[in-house]
Amino acid sequence: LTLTGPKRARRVTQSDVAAMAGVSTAVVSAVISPKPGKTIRVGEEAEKRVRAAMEALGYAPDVVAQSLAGGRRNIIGVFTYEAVFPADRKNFFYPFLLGIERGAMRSGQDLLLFTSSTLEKGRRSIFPKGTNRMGIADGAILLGAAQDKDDLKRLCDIGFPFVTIGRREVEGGHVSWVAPDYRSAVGDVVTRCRAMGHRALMLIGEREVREQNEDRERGFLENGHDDLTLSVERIAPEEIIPAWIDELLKSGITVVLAETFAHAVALERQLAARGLKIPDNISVVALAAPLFDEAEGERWTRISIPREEMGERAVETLIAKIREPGKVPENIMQPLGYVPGETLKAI
Amino acid sequence: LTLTGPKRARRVTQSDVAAMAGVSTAVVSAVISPKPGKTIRVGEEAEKRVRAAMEALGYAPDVVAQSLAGGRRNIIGVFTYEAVFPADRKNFFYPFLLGIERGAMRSGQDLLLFTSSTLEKGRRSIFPKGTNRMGIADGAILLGAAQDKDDLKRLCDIGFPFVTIGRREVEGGHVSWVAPDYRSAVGDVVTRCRAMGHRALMLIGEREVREQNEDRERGFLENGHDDLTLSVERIAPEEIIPAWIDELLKSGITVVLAETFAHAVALERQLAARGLKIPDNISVVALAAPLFDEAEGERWTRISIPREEMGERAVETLIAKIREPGKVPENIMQPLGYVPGETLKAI
DNA sequence: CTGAAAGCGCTTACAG
DNA sequence: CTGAAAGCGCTTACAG
Repeated sequence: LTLTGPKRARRVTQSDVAAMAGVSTAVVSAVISPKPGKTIRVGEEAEKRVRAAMEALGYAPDVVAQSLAGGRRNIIGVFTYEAVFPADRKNFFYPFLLGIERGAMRSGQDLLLFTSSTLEKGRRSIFPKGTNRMGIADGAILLGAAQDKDDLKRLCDIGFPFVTIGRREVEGGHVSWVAPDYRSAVGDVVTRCRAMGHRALMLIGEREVREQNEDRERGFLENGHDDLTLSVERIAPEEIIPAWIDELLKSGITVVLAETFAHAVALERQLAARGLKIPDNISVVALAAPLFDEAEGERWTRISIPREEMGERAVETLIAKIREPGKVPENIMQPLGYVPGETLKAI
Repeated sequence: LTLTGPKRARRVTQSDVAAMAGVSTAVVSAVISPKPGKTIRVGEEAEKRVRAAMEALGYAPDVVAQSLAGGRRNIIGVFTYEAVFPADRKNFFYPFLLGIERGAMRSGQDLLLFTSSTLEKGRRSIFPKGTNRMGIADGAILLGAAQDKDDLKRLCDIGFPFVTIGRREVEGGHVSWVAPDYRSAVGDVVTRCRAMGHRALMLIGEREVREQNEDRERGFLENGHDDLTLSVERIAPEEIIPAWIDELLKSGITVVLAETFAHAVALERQLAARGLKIPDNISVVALAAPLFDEAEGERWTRISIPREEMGERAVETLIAKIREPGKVPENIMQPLGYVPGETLKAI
């Protein structure tokens, strides 16, 4: 299909308008996209004629051409390693998208979802077959748990504006992000536990230590008091076996902070297997939101993440970045909430 | 922001590759987008050199430039009068989007959501401020209950390929659609009612008669037998008042086919007000899916719509249309399902 | 089988 | 305040 195919009427172009208004195309351009430091200024009379001509001709600027010539597209790319429209509606990532849509609406941006890139090796990649589909957008928001440091680095290198949801650090590049402030939130949890009489706390979490895990761990450790015993154990949920529970019970630990719901749930199951209950025998706080089923989280004492709000702020941050490319990367630490739940008990 | 801004590294371009491979840009172009009836053919050797150069330089075609020059963008626009990411997850339109995403993935298309156009007068328009944002996509899928015949006509006129979900007819233009086959489905309902002993049936529905209402009415009326009394009443749900119920009860009608859930629910409420129950006193069949809450529909005898599948087929149809613009518009009548429920009783 | 050139519809220095 | 011209990175007839 070509734009100039047989069925396609020739589109009304800038020069048609210019001709009708008796000005040059540069003037029309100036009228449709007025900019502050514009080199070209248009007289009132001329502008009026141009607007009349546009109206009469039904002129609509060609976004593609504007793009190529270096104009703004007003398109924000959304790249996600997750399904954009998750079939299970309780998906963890969905609220971010909701916020992104709202942010886009507010700021008059269209959203380009990179749905095409799934084909390659069953996993989404930003540079499928070496092509960078992102180029068509002014910038992009990256979403999802996957870490593709190489892709991020490459995006940094070509100077493409992007914002990740969740903290991401790339060697030799600055990336902007809007991230849950796990550090403060976990620190807050430690303080609360202490206030409730707990003195021996343990953080359990994934073996792979990414930025978010670092943040939690940091918030955990830096809030140690003299009277507190803090320990960290990196362990997969499947590794929470009876022998491990034995150790835990012997250790005198009274509250476990679980980095993921999978850990919390595994722990609960193993405790139940020997007739122990949360929080009667041991307290548990979840340091995350459930990945798939919101309802699953209900009864747990936990940290909550304002995901919609974060989506919106990601859009705002990205737009700021697009407008002023030279600026220092804006990083936003999103304050989190604390939900009391029923799994943390004073002792 | 300009593509050539200070922070932005100059992008690797087709002529860089061409220079390195010792060929012209036309050859590179032919290599990256091979087409059947291509005027230009490339030798094996040359192709090898080109590919090597692309690899070495990290070349990625600029989609925007390809676009302008008349190439394919592989971007499908999605225009919806509804929220793209509905906050209430049980939204009627959501499953269509799910299907569209899947279709896009399967066929390697990106999805452009026209989220920007909401700003104008609080309602989305395809041509906000006269601008046609759609131009950046190869074609578009239109979704949502709103009828903007002017917009549709205009899209037809400029020869922009699009497919609507739901039948839409435009005077002086052909539009492609993927639509629920209400006609057959309602005919089927009539047959079932008759088989269950009903002889006097009434269709109630919205006052505004759109394509979908026509389809239902047609399916209803054309399935009349000699022994059947069929009547149609166009009435707003709020107009279902006690006096109307009186008439209904006197009429001898034993089953009501409701075009919308709002009608079915209003009817039920008014019947309940005088101690009557569905289906004990009168049977009701819903000829639609609930708009907001899937669960609400559960107990009703009703028609079901395979929405995900329709979304996927809309993508396929659109792609076919983009590939062969000259072809007759493809219209797909989607077969619907029948859900027995509890509100239709044999007599 | 391949190259030189025009053109897609804009924007933006550069001159008046 | 405005015009003429170059250029964005491609694709596609048109010539060899």
